[in-house]
Amino acid sequence: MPDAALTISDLIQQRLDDLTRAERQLAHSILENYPASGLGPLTALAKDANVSVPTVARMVQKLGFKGYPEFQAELREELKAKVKNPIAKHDTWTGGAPSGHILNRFTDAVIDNIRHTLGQIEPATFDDACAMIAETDRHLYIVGGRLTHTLAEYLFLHMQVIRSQITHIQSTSNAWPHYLLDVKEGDVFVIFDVRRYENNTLKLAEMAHAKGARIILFTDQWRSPVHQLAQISFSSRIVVPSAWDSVATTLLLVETMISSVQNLNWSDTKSRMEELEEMFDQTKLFRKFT
Amino acid sequence: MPDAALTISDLIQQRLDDLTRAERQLAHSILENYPASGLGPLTALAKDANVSVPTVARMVQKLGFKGYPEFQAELREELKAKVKNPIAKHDTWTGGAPSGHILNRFTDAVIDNIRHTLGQIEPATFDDACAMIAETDRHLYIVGGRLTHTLAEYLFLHMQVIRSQITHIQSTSNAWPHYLLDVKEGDVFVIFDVRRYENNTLKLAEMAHAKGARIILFTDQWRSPVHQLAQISFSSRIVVPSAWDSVATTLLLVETMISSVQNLNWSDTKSRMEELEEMFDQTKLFRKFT
DNA sequence: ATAATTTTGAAAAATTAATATCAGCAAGAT
DNA sequence: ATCTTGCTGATATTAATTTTTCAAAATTAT
Repeated sequence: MPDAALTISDLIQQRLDDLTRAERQLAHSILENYPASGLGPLTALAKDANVSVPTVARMVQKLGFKGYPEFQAELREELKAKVKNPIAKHDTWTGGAPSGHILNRFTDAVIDNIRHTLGQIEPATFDDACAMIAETDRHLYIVGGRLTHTLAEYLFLHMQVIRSQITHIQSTSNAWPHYLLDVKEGDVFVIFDVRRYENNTLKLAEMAHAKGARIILFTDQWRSPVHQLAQISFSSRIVVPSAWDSVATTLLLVETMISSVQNLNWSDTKSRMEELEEMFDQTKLFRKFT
Repeated sequence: MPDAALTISDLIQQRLDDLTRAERQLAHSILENYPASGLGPLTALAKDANVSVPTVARMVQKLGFKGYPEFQAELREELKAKVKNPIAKHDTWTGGAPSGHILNRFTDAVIDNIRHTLGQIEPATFDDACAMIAETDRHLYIVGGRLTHTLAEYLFLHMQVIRSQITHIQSTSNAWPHYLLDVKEGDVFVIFDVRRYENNTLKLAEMAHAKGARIILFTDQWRSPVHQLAQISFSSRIVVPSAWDSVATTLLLVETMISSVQNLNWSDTKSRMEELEEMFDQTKLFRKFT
């Protein structure tokens, strides 16, 4: 039986490198709902993790237990100790750290931001925005600023797979006026503008608006002046214990939107994805396994 | 199988009067350290409570279960649900939407990812990584891939304010080998590599490692092969209801790290920020109000 | 006080689960 | 390209756990 001071969860993570592919797959499955899944029968665990029964038996022995029953006994001991111990109330995010550690404080703040932000979003409005972005017969412009161009780029990269006719404009570059030449009435702009609102971005929005484009704005709780021109605005809370703001909540919205738009355009997206996969295969840019 | 809304603990207490002497004795033993004792073999439980084996079998049937295994399965389900729900009783994040709306499902998944990820991070390791990044006498290289270069860029933009001697390398560009010429022993690499691990990134990491550089890796739960070369790795859970993965959790770590490094280098950072402010003022890039 | 009824536990039977064996397969080495 | 090594899972074997049976003990009713 392995060291008592270490939890099985720790032990598994620590020895993750010594494990084989199937064993690692199993390990992740155990950690997925820890410790419940490890307390069931070996057979069920194997099925759950999509590995064979012997793989489970081998792994627990590799971890230092005499057999699966001993492994389970240890898990139960751990559980017993945890319930007895009032500190295990799981009010902190990362187990070992004091609640005052920056990891816990920052995460608290972000979760709080998410709660506030989501609470103020009308699902119908969100769906409308997704539908607008999914209109493949209009050109889609994605605009970011000094920091937010990273979000814009992230959205752009995914939209590239989902649809054609997209342009990523960096408002910080001075080349952007050229892009506006071709804007048609009804085209869609997704604009990111958060605190330290940028003059360039506002100008760009004004010109786009004047040309009859529709604007979807991602901003913060104090709202960029662009919001007066925008058809739809999403305001994320961005306050965290830091000298800077957090765009984590905004990213959450962007990712959700990607997922939603992808579903709206699924037939298109699917074939585009397959084509992309094939090109990746040919260029050998990515590794297929491990 | 009995009512799902009731925990087994509740069920036992509620039906305590219908039980016989030996059964009551057993019931109290189960509640004594709940739920751990109920998750072991029937034989052990019987011995623990000083009752006979058939007594246990009879009682669980009396409580409405088909047999002891079903009783245990229910206990495990209960445990799973309990662990899963450490924070939010929030059944929905955005009020108006049904819990099946993508906004709610996606947010649930991200929160769950955060919980899993943070639960596996050693605060000391995190602090070590921050300290490494804060070493201003070493050169800092930040490396991102096809999608993750957006995160790399985000980190880079903030680090620019905090310290000098930073380079953002895009592993997708073929110019990266040039950057490696100047790498010195002890230099620090922050590398982002998530699913669809990139061959270029691995090559780059190998060369950096060979030159004696130290590597901090941000990857996903399955871990990029780069992790074998890395001094410190952070694995984020990235699964969401989407055809793509989520980097929201990784961004959370990056932002936390920025905040932490900023504090370590505060005197430096402060003067650099002031200088930056002044330059912004002169260029009129940003609006001071509204 | 005695019979009827219920409860209890020992032991056997049935079921289920865990381990060991082995052959096929895949990844890396020569 | 071929070999070697080590991983993986199907199957068989062994071990364990659970359920059933039945007789003894305790409890309750008459």
